[in-house]
Amino acid sequence: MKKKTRYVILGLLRDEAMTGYEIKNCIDRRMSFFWQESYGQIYPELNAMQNDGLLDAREDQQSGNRVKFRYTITEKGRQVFNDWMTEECEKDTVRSEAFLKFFLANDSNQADVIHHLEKFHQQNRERLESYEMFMKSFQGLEDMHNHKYILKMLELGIRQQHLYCDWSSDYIDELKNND
Amino acid sequence: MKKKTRYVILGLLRDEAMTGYEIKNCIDRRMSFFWQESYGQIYPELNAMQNDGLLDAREDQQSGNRVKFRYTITEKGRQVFNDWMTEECEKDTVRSEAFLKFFLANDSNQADVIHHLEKFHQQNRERLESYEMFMKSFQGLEDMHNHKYILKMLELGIRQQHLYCDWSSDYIDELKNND
DNA sequence: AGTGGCATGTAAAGAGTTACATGATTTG
DNA sequence: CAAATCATGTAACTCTTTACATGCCACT
Repeated sequence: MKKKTRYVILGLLRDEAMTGYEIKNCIDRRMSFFWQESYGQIYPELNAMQNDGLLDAREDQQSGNRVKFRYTITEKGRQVFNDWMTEECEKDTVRSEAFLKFFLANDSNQADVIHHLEKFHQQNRERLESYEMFMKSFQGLEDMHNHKYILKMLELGIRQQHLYCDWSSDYIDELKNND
Repeated sequence: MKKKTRYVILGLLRDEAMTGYEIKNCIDRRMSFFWQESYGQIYPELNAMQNDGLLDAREDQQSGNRVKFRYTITEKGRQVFNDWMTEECEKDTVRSEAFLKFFLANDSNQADVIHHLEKFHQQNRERLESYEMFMKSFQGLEDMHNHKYILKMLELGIRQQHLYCDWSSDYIDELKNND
């Protein structure tokens, strides 16, 4: 898959100015079930995008010799984002080591499978809780309409987490009662 | 994520001897919702694994100067696979351009979102059908027990596809009735 | 005779992670 | 005052895809 780093950045900056660090954080906390980016992708890309005229950087001078950059999207940036929105989507890339193990297991691996299922269940419950918290943070806002699209994705994320939690806890029971 | 190519191969060869081409096909058809490998990973890895004593190659001489290799797992290969089964799982890596677009969209992208949702829905219905066919291919076999683990993953895959289909068709209706 | 699927492989390009380096600010 | 978090960046490495090259086999 071609790299999409710039579109994620552009998409987030449409709503509010952010630093590279905040962008990374936002992706990790809110989008982790379908996307990830590392600092090694984000920081060089921010500079390239500024060079291409897609972003403006507001330099927040902190005390000392360190600087902090808060980026704003330009008109050209909005254009590039909207062009990407119109393009066809490439095929997903997914790699889940847990699913791989669940699929390839046989009876000689039962104990390992149970262990991985328990870990899987716990991780998905945590993720579910964090999505539900994020969802609640929208409750009560009057401009719900502006967040319609995020809310819909969040709804899907929550339903997926429920599915994973239900499936794994049933599966654990089955394996444990089978002895 | 460290590359897992050898474990996928080992896992598949535990059940039956296969060619590199068949391995690739099997991953594409049955495991695509949580894993993918390319020929560029599989063929060099098969040679490395043979070198490491994890596989034996049976050379099917075809007429002409072309050969075809059917690989068998060795005892050492089974060991390496079982050791991997016991290890902790690394974090998933997922990238879905469609989800990214759904998440980052706003009203100015509504038409694009509907288009991508329709494509998304269609692709997921096709995938659902292929999983259901794969599932049916197990029905009637007496040794269902041997396929317990695959069946459980297939069940999850099918439920996930149902979720994606339901969610996207509801979403399309919502967006279309909102005008 | 042509198409599509079976079959193996490599080289180069591209994508992505990780470890490291640096230092400020906030919070307990 | 220590620890956590905010903050930016790069270089090296690893992983992965893609395009290309080759040729067989079955079917129409």
